[in-house]
Amino acid sequence: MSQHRHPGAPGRAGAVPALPDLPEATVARLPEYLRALHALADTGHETVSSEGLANAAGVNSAKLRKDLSHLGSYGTRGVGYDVTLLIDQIESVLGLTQCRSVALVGVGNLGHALAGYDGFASRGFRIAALFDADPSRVGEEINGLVVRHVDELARVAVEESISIGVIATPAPAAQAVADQLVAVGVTSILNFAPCVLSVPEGVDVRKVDLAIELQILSFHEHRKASLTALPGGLAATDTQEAIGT
Amino acid sequence: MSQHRHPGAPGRAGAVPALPDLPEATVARLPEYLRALHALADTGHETVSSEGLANAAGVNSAKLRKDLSHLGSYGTRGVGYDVTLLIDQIESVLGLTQCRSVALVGVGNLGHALAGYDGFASRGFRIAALFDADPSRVGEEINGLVVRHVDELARVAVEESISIGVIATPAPAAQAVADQLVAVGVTSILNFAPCVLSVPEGVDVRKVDLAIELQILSFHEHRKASLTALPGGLAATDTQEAIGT
DNA sequence: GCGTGTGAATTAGTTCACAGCA
DNA sequence: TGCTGTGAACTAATTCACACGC
Repeated sequence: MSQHRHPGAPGRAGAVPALPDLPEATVARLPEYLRALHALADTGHETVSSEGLANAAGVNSAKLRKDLSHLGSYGTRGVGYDVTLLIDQIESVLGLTQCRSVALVGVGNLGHALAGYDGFASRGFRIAALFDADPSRVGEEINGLVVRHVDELARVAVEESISIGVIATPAPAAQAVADQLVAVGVTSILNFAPCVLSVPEGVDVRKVDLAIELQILSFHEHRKASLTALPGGLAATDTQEAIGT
Repeated sequence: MSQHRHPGAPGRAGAVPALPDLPEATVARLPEYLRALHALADTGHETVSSEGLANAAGVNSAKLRKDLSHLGSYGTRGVGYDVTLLIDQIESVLGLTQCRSVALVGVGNLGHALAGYDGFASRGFRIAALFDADPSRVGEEINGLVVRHVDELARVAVEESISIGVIATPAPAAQAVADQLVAVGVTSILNFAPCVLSVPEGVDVRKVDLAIELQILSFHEHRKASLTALPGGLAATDTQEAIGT
């Protein structure tokens, strides 16, 4: 879907929607808005106000409006945003108008779950291949896909025109896998292994570390406990607001 | 471990290490430093320079020094940081000196993987109870723990003195689970369900949405593609640096 | 001399508040 | 009148660059 040509974007108009170089923080929130918009569309809403959408997405309305303004947005003053139009806009900016193929390396505990996770397919990502280094895992079928040996990565990645690599191996194996992915031309990696990856310029790495999230919560738990226990004055109600991602 | 009393912290010294109210961005990086430090300790290093630790943690050294300075750190000029001392410091600040008990609600695809994830136990978290709403799942044993019905949450949470709740249910069930956790007194929640939770003040929520990470990568993929394809001049090598978390 | 710790400068992100359009 | 879009003000985070102690 979508072939929007909107005015005001810098540079000469081309076949591509002309990406306006969004702030990173905005990019990170667009998927959130998208989810909220889909929910609104499913419940029959045709338009939303910035206030309404902001609530659904868990941000404040000023931030939302500023974010949308960055993509040269199409709201109507006094009315709000057209839900389906905005969905198309955001999907177009995020590059979700084409289905992207994902290669998942490491089908251990976590990888197994990721391979079966519905949330990917339902949002435009296709898990196209599974890999593992452990021969005893090769051949196993998960969710209709056969696990292949990681040595086949190069060949399969090309065949399936892999766009994003997901690493769910143990930490010691992660760097080697990343190197292989990069060698095959993958320029976006999602890393679940608890380690730092070094990759050449032009390759984007995002990291998800489950234990780190818990440790951050632990800090806040700890702080709350020491606030209520120790010092003069402050009651339990005085603590901080819920934090975002 | 650890009962450090360091000077310079504001307020009157008490039994608690006196939390110096760190910037949120710093808190989010401390676990990263901790992991790097443990790796260094395992390989026999006794001290690190800010440069060395920064490399291991994937940040630049100025940022690292500023972060550590916030916790009134103990480096030695001309030498560096004592690895084990710094580990104790950071663990103390993050509240990891006590093992925290985690309740996991929702043992579907993802929950199952989380229940078996080693990374939690190895970093001071104990999964103390598993819950699900589906009766056919209740009674199942995962990793030595029996899945209980979510109705038992209140009783078990108290028994096990749950400190953090992890929600791995489908999105429609998440809010109700969060409400139950809050009702039981849980003030830290890690949410894997793709939805916004509303919780009272004083409760911290962190969210992990796997599909969102992919969508962010998709954006960068899309941008890189449109840069190399379209406009005059810029070659493929000119694209952006790898991004952090 | 080396490397930490930190003020000062810069940049990024958020919030405010209101002009302007439907 | 209601709500978007946005400059301007503010806050948070990062980076610079160097004084100071070992």
